[in-house]
Amino acid sequence: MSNEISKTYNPQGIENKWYSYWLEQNYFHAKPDHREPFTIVIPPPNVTGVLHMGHMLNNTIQDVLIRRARMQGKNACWVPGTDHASIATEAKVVQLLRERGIKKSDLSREDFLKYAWEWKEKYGGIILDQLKKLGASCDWDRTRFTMEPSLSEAVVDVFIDLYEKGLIYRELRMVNWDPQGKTALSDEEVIYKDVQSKLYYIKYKLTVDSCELVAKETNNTQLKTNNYITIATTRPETILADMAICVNPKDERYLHLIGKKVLVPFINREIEIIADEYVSMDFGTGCLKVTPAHDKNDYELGKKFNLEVIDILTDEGFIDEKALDKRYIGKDRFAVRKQIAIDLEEAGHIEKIEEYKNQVGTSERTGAVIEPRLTLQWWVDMKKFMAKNPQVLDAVMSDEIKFHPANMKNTYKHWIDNIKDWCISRQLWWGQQIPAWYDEAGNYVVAKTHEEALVKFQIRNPKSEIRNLKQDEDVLDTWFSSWLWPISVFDGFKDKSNKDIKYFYPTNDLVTGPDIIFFWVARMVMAGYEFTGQKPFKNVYFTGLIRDKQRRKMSKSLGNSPDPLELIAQYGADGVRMGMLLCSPAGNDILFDESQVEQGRNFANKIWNAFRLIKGWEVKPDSEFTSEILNSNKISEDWFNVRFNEALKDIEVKFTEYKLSEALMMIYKLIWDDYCAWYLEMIKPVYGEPINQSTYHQSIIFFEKLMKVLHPFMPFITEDIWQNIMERKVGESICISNYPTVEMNIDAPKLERAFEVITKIRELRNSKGMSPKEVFEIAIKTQDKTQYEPFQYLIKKLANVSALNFVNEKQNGATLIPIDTDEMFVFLTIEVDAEAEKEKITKEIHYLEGFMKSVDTKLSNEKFVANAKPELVEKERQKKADALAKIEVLKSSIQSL
RNA sequence: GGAGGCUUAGCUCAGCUGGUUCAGAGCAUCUGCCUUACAAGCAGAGGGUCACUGGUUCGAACCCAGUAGCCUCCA
Repeated sequence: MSNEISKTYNPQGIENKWYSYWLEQNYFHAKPDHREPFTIVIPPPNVTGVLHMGHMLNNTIQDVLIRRARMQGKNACWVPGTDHASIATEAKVVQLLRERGIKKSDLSREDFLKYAWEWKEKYGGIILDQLKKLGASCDWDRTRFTMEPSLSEAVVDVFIDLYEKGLIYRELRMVNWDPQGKTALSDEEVIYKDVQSKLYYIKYKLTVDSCELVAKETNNTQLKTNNYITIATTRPETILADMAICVNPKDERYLHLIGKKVLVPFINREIEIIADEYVSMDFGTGCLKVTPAHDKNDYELGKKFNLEVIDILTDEGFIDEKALDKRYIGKDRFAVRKQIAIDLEEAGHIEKIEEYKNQVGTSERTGAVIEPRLTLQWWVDMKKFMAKNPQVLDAVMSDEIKFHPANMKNTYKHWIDNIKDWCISRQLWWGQQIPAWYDEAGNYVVAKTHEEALVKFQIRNPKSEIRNLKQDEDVLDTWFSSWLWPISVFDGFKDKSNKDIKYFYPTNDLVTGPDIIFFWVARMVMAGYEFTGQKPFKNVYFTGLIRDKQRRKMSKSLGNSPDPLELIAQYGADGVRMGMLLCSPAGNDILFDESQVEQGRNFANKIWNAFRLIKGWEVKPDSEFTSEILNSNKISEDWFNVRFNEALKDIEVKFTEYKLSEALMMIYKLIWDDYCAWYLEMIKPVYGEPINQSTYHQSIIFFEKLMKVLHPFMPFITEDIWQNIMERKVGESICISNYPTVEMNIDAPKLERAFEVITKIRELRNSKGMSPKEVFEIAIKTQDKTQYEPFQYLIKKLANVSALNFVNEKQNGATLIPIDTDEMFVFLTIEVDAEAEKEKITKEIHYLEGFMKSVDTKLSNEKFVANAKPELVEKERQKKADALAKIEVLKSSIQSL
């Protein structure tokens, strides 16, 4: 038999075979029934995406949780799907069209969307197919897309609903503008980056009138000419939009200038010097140029002082005609920044230029530098929203929704406490178009369709004769659809009380990266309470970010991210899954290293070979075996049985704590160390000999249980072995088998001493450079034979000794090895280095004496005896007695050398 | 600038409400083995002033304060 099975585990064929089988048997499809539901909704990957290591980790964890729940008899439902990712996808499609010589601006909205949908149909499913390679047990019949008609409808309905509740408004405000994507972004989509830039000190001349005034007021005729004020800025191109200069009213340096006027260089616009506490006196020169159109704070200042707003940038970030200076109009903002600095220098306006480190906002999606821009956008009033739904914060703080790791609660709270309104309109085409309808004057109503809009319009303006309204050109933020995901995948908006939503919602676990805690997690909680009155999920597992060995983030541009599919091809999906999980405690960053995947592969190979061993045995009835063998095997079985249940109990605890990597490590050690290294060696027949039926049977049962416990982590190899270890019928699978439960009904044989004897003998062989094949006799001097006698056969087998006798006297010519307070004599056939032996034992005596001393100081400390718990004091006394006895043994053994 | 977190073996991390010499695991390293399941293996071994400084306590990796370094989030 064993000859037919390959010596190493080859995953490829096996993985494809079983994944197809699972799909054929429809194991992953869930529909409501009498069982307890267990639901996970996938964080929908972008349709533009290909599988990267982050997805791998994320989805492996979800698969572990869902497979385990399924085996525990729950009705497990893992809903897959993709996100339309408006800005990312639109950017991708625009780029692809450009490569084909087509400009977006030449296309109508309809034509562009046609291209986009074509693209989505062609590539949007790739990432889901890749997940299948990983073994993901998603209910593929339930695959959803955030922009499919019914989900889009939910988005539109929600918009209308919130608008009617007064939670959505439209307002002209300063927003984060992405000049590359040509759209507004929410605050969360802006990433601040440190950059090395320059701080330009620019001189603004006072007007002639102001000069005279200053000269007069200060009685200093020198100030009549060449009087100027210097400001510092990192964005000199924006001076063309300057509307004032502002100083701090307490700043004595500039008191005499307040209310005077200066000229903007080149365009000679007269602007006033105003005073406001906002200006910091220490930064730059203490004078701030006020550019209301291009800075958030300046805008606020402008509003306060009633300044005009002149926007000198186009939506693409070029200088607009309003800048007035022909040299710059139509040019890119960064080119102009360089050029204007040179021009200012030439014109004598530059006082100095300093190197300066500052932070610049960039677009999360396009990477473009964000420009603050005054535009009309749609907003969700978050303060109002939170006032209406206080559970959004309370549920998380009270662990009604549990975060793993819990310290993410702080981050969450901080964000909620400082929540800002959510800008939800995007100047894009790919997404759900905003259901607002305008007449030519710009009056609007919010309605689902043109017809409904007309009706609403008519009601509001009974005299109106308008027959045509124009729909808002903009679409909604992607997250405005993904925040509904846990509800909308079960059609919870279309039909609030349908079977699915009632059964599968709230979901159980959400597994996601910490980077989208605000974008997505927080907003799903909001949507959950607002639209269903319930939490969307019970647990949130935050994975870490995947980094490479040098702690760099994995990214395409660095090229440090391995191709997951190649990894799977090389090491097998099980190996990759295990490699990722071993090094990923919740919330910790994961330093990915291929050697971990190798470890996973090696483990699969180990299991495979254990399987080969067992399948290779010839089985005979128990009646043909000696009682010595039968007894010994029975002891081994009992020992492993207890060991398995202890471990299973610990593993359960790790699962409830969501410490998956620790649970996996326990299973790893249980299989490798306890089952393979100890148990199988204990029962393994001599080469060529058969094994007795009952032990064989029990070993198979253990193996099967181990495979079940491991299955959520390594689905493929466990299925393959499960299928082959016993007769199975078509339609059976480990996927839907019963997960083992803890049974603690037998006493474990006390094998500790026996194991110690075995290990000590192996160690002795090692230290003497003896071959494991070298056989010798041993004798044991003990007060309590029962610790060894029942296990004689096992000891002889595993330690490879020919005889084990019990003695009452010291044995001359034998090497003495202390086993706790007992003495073991080994009759070596080679010369023993007595001095080395002596040294070793002396060392151990020293150690024990040190130990005794520490216990003694404790015990002689009156305060310890008085304050510590009595059982603790008792323990210390016991420790002292044990140590004393051991020292006695060691001392006598030294004398005998 | 604000908030949170981290620092334990060469690497990645456990260590729950202080109490077994409590300093642990995996990997890596070293030594010896091609012992007919597995060299992707077997049997062993070594390795750490728990970042630093002080404090609380009978007792501190664990609690408190400060210092240094690193990380994340927010502005």
